[in-house]
Amino acid sequence: MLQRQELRKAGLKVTLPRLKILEILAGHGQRHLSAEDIYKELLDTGEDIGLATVYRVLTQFESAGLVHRHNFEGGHSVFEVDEGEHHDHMVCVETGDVVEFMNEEIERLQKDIAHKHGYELIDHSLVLYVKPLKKDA
Amino acid sequence: MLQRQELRKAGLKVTLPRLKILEILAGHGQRHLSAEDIYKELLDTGEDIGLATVYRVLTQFESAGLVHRHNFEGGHSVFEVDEGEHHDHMVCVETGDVVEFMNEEIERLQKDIAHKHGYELIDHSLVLYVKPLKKDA
DNA sequence: ATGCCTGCAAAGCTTTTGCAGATGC
DNA sequence: GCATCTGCAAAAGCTTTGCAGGCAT
Repeated sequence: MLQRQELRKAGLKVTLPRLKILEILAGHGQRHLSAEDIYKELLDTGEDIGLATVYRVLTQFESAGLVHRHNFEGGHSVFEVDEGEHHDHMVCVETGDVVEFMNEEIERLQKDIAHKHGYELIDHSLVLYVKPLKKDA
Repeated sequence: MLQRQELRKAGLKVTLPRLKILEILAGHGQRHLSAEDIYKELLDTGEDIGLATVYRVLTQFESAGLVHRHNFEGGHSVFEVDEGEHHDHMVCVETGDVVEFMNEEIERLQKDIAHKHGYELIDHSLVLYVKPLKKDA
């Protein structure tokens, strides 16, 4: 179990709630989950873990750099395991599907633009809101 | 007063709270204000307008396309009058300053990327988090 | 006059926090 | 055994809503 090491490296004790939450985030078809999603999944699995703990653990994971928190439209955050490679997101407004993408040129342009305005780029958030292309009439 | 017409065109009655809020949004040094900011400004001006009304009016303005709502980091929304020209934002994490910018190439690339994934681009949100460039050592 | 607006207060939602007991090392 | 962690419940922060009176037209 590599996840135990990840936790230890982050200075966090290896506990059941943390392992379970990491497991759900890592091994889930949909990679972008809200705290509520994870909480429900835990209940389904028969785990007796409180919603407050889910939030607390996710916040710790975020500080440790294990997960990313995104604020898509909709009033709640979604979390995603950090697997090292940066990417941005596309959210389908009809299905809620989330697609990841990366574009070197956009990345470069962002850095240029920041510099041109006298700033250093620290982070960015790019979300495309899309809907399926109509193939027919 | 062109603002009266804008309100009427939006199907909203011309009322004092709406005019005042539009006025603050339009004629303010800082173009990006939270509901709370606007509320405080109203109090300072001696207007007796409730925070709930500020939120209600801003939401109506948003539906009418008069203002844009942004969700920068920090847990609260900020509002900005829509003056027709699209632009994205750069937020300085040290000073809180907000800089607007527009880059045709990024806009184009976004559309391309959406298409490439079988989607039509409806909207997007791009925020650069930056800090001032150090000129010295 | 009438229907849209507003203020107030109360509720809603996501997220955070305090505390006492439980658990990992 | 001791510090860290968890569950519960309560609180916090932003935003929305219900209702009764007020205002624009």
